[in-house]
Amino acid sequence: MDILETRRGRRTLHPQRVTMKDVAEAANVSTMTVSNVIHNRAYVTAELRKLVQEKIKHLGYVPNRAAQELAGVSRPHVGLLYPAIINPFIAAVIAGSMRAASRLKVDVSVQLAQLDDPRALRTTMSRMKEAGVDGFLLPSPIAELAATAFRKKALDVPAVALAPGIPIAGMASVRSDERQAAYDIVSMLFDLGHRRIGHVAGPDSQGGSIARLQGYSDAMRAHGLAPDPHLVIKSPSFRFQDGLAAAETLMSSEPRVTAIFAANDTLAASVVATAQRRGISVPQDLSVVGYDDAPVAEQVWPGLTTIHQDAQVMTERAMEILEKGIKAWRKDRSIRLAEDVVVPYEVVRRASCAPAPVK
Amino acid sequence: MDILETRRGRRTLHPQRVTMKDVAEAANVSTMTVSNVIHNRAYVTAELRKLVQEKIKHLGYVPNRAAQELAGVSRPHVGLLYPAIINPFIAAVIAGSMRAASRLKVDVSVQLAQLDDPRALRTTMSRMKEAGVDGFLLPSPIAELAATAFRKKALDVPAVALAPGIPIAGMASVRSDERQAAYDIVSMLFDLGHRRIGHVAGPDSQGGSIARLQGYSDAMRAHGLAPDPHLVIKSPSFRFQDGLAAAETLMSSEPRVTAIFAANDTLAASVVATAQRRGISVPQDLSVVGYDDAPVAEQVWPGLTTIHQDAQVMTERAMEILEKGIKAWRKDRSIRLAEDVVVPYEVVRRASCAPAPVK
DNA sequence: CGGGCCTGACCGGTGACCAGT
DNA sequence: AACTGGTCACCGGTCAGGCCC
Repeated sequence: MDILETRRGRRTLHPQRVTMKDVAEAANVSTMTVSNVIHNRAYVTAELRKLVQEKIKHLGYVPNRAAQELAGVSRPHVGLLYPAIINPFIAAVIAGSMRAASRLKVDVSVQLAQLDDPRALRTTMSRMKEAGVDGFLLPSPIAELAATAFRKKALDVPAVALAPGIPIAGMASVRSDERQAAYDIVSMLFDLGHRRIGHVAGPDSQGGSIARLQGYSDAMRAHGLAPDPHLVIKSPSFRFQDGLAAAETLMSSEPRVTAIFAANDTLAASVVATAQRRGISVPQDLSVVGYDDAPVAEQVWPGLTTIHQDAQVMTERAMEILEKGIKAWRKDRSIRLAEDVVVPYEVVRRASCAPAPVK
Repeated sequence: MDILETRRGRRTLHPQRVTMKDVAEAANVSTMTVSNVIHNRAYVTAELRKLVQEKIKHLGYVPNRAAQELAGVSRPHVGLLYPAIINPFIAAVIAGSMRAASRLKVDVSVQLAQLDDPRALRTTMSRMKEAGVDGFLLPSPIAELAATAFRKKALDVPAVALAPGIPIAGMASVRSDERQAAYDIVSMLFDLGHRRIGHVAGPDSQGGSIARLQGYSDAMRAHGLAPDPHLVIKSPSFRFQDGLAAAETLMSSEPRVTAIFAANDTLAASVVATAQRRGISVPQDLSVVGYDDAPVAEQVWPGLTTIHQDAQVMTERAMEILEKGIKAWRKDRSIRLAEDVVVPYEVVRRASCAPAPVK
């Protein structure tokens, strides 16, 4: 009676929620026993265990996270930063994080990051740390920016960089071997007979631009093709509009290139669009390859041959590393993550490549 | 001394976090006064208020959300469901939710939803409710699925449908007038001289397929063009591959269409690809328009004329409605949201349209 | 002595109530 | 009586320690 009175009169805002006490009363045990059952701990007879589990299911009891947290059962809490422009890679990272988080029982706070200012990033991250975040998941290009932001004073919580363009000191990373992938795809063009192969490079600050350029250069050299500065044009961003200008320049150089490797699929789409506008037919006159296997790679005509890397899988791996890292770090604050996980990539062949035209 | 001892010996896992007690001691007041300062409540002298605020800043105190929650200061907690396939619309919804959430001080739980099974959706949503979610944000096509799932037993928490294809009973919604937008874009084709205008419709179950088809039909009729079943092909999904088959069929019908309105940009890209493969030049021989202003609309050649709706803005509006709705609902459980907010759309002109070819 | 279960203090805040001026 | 500010119980769990058989 008394208890009912109390419950009826309480001021809580989630009125009806079933508590552990309710379960305990229903099963005629103490709350502690219920807790022990939930956490599969010893010191509970099989019989009682079963009874309690039944009551839990019957009443629809779900532990109150806030209470658990307060009592000291804290989950890892990771901060995920994302840039204002949501590309398919970032979308996959966000989705992958959510999936991994509920699987691994990890809390995630998602925050928008300014891409232009390292100091603003440092402020954002500090604020998140103060609010309880104890590990960061940093997709490219935020990882690179964080490296700048924490150049002097190292970041003191675990962090994992996702697909960073360069290895970043003091962080773990999950990436594919982009240099090698670029090498492979350029070699494939060589094998089709192409000799004048151009490259639309991405901005140095971003993602795998540097690794992809390196792979291109390595492949050219390995096949005995002299490096030619006219063959490489750097686009100021990975955006379509900027790619158009770069493509225009590259395609005006003489003698004409017969194949172009663009640093991502959006830039490759720019190349295809420019070719079509100029009446150059792809792939008969010009072969084009991209990188990332973004949706646009399938949706343009002809479909783009490209490199596929599975961002969701990479993200889930990263989250696992982070979860372990945070747990370890909580025990020993001097621990620094440094794993470098390399996941496989895959060449996806579509219609945008053909043998080089005979002269 | 005693207190220091206690703090030193405590078992908490977030060792160094500054608590309200620390601030209270530093300012020589009670914790309650600190609380009052934080919440801008009366009964604190300006002098003391300032002192406390200083100490808070100096110590870097941040309230512990778990403790607040437990003590009854509960924020609205919205559940966001998303489909496995992350298209640009969903990506924008997720990003917009995160932004709105931190602005409005709302908690968000993001969960993957199965698209095939209404019962699974109901289970997921129930589980989320048990875990404390008290409002849902349902982007299309999940909103439509939820309508089926809760046909018999109404959903008893506030929910907002984002860009639902059809109005959904018992939910608020934020959408643009898709019928009118489709009407406008088809009329634009008419004004360019097109008379045989085809439509690649999307699946009935999804998003605005029905409204867009309706707008198309209305426009045709309004301009005195007889409805012709050969002019409308339904694609089984909004995916590129399915669109190719639909485009193929539509472009084989005689007499030839001179313009095609596709129900979204991906399908429009399918049309463009099919045209190019068949040697039909766009826009000279065939004008193509899409819907959504997805990234692909810019990235194909020629760029697609399409309808732009700002998913981020729509999401932020939806979140505001939900936040108010949850607060109201907590006071009076009989309240049901029913607002229907219509946001403006915009026709984006790109190169994929031209005057109809003269016969 | 040890397995099985319960009691009491505590996590970090907040609301109700109370005590001075 | 109107302001200020402090005290204490409580939110819903968890851990240490105790009691009993």
